[in-house]
Amino acid sequence: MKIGELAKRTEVSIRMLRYYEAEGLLKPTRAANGYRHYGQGEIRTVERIKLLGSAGMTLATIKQFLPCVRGEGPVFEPCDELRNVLHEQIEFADQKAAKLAQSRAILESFLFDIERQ
Amino acid sequence: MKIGELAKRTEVSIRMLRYYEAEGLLKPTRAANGYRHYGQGEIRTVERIKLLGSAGMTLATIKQFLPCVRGEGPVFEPCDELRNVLHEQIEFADQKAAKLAQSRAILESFLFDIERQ
DNA sequence: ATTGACTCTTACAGCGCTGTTAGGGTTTAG
DNA sequence: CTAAACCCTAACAGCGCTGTAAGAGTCAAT
Repeated sequence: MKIGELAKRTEVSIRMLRYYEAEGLLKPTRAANGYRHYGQGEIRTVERIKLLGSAGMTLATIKQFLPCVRGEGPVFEPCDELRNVLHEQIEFADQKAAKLAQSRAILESFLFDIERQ
Repeated sequence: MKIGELAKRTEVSIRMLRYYEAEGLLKPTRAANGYRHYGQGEIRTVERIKLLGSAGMTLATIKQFLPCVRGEGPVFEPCDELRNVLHEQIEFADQKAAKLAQSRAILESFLFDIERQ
């Protein structure tokens, strides 16, 4: 599919799809006319990028482990390091979740203070 | 206390403390020499700002309800709207938490994929 | 063949946050 | 008195993300 369609399906702007590519997260093929061409799998990839990104992960970070799981054949890569990165990121996510919970609690205490009077 | 001390106590850079002020989140008094002067309460305020900020809240957003809870006397302000903002933000935090959880799950699935082989 | 929708590249610009630098005053301790 | 440490303002700069515009080629339908 062409970029416009992928954009519609994933609700990610064309601008950003091209940006993902520039950052090495997508590698669409090119038609003779220069148009980008995406396969079905890219939808899933983009969804994942969206999700990880919405959790505050940077594209550079996402890129680190995306190739390992994009289904590009067996991984002989530095997967020991990848494991580490993943562990790091998971822990990071946990920290973020903790902060978020505290934050939410503060908001609620604010609400409580306001509400009672 | 002066800005340097507040910075040390809260672990927020002097730069950022001044920025908070520029954005209307802090209102230190000024000594005759122009030095900013902070009271004890500011520590707590800054901690809250830190926490809310670390949860992805923008300073402009935080500012919306901070005055209402900074202990600046009774609140006759548009607190109905504040209530709404708070509810919005809480819901927002919940959404973020959900995303974060999904994100974490993805990371773990990646880890799982790598680990088994 | 023309038109409208789509695509391409390049580049500028903005947001929110943060560090750094420049240039200058103030305070404190030796 | 001097030097170190601290404070002030103002401004530039970068990061990561995102929109928008300019200028040009491509495609599909009429």
